[in-house]
Amino acid sequence: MGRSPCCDDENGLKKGHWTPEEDQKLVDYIQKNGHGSWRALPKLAGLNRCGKSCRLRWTNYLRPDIKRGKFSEEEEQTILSLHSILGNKWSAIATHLPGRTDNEIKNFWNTHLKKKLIQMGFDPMTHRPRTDLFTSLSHLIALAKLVEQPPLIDQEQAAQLAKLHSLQFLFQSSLSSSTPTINPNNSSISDLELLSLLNSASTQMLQNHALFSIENNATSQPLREQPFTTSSSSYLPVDPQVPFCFQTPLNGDDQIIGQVGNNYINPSNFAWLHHSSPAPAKRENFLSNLGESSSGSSHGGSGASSYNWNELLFEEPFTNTIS
DNA sequence: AAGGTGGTCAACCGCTCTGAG
DNA sequence: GCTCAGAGCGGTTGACCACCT
Repeated sequence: MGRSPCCDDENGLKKGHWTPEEDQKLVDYIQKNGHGSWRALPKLAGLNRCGKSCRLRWTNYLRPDIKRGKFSEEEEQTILSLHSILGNKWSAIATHLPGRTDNEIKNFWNTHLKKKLIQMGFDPMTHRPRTDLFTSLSHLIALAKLVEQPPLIDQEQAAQLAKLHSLQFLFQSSLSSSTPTINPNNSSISDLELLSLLNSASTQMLQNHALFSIENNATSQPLREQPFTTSSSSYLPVDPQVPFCFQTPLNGDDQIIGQVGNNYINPSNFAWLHHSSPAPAKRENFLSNLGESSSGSSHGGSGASSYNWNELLFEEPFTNTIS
């Protein structure tokens, strides 16, 4: 099939940035006649441009309903959440952000959000903690520190976090051998969405802990500017300014949003993940489901060496969590 | 002041998808 | 079912600008 011939250079069509005069011609024509056929439009509008260039200029810049200016935090959250589910489907993401174009979202992602995720130690494509050697090492050190420092996070929570990571690993392994599905209606959660929820859950546990550490140390210095040390407050590359929790589902609260096998997922199970809406009771339930086998130990309890990690991690059927 | 560097974003490129004939 | 034009999408490029040395 090949390229559309309208964009060949042969006709001496103009390329590059649009002048105000060209913009005016295009706007005037579309306002009077609609765009109709993009290929025919340049000639009819008196523009020495290819139709494709006209379409792009109109849809990304001149359209009257375009919203310009900085992205709000809410928009940023929406992009993060949708990207964790849809990946680089910019046009699909754009349909959830009125007035924003796919091009604008793509640029915003590449220049801001991607870097933020990388700074936080996440793979921007998978939204999972990065698995390369260096970052894995830092996360392992982080986990080790969690266990060594009971006042900052107890062993119970560390065990739960490890369980979450195990669940993520097992689930992702199963995903890699099957074709993940995306449900556009949000009526039931896809495998990718569930994975995203798991990612967010573990992320949030680490992030909450990092915030707690910052507050305890009464420091106003942004964490990312602190040197990497083994101190309990600076081992996580987490920027507290960037909320990275999974947002409330787009179609409302307190309904079943997902299904994995015969298990259903209710968003309220994850409500505690949101900074602004802690739900201690639900959180306790969630955590106790995750870490039931360790519930007998006290918070200031025995040291890491006396912990039976095998028992904590694998004897309890923690897949109950998502039922 | 001049040159270098990095960030941002509009625009282009090349490919796929879709629907009409 | 096949071909082709038109439309749309995601990746990439390059102009422009601000900041730094």
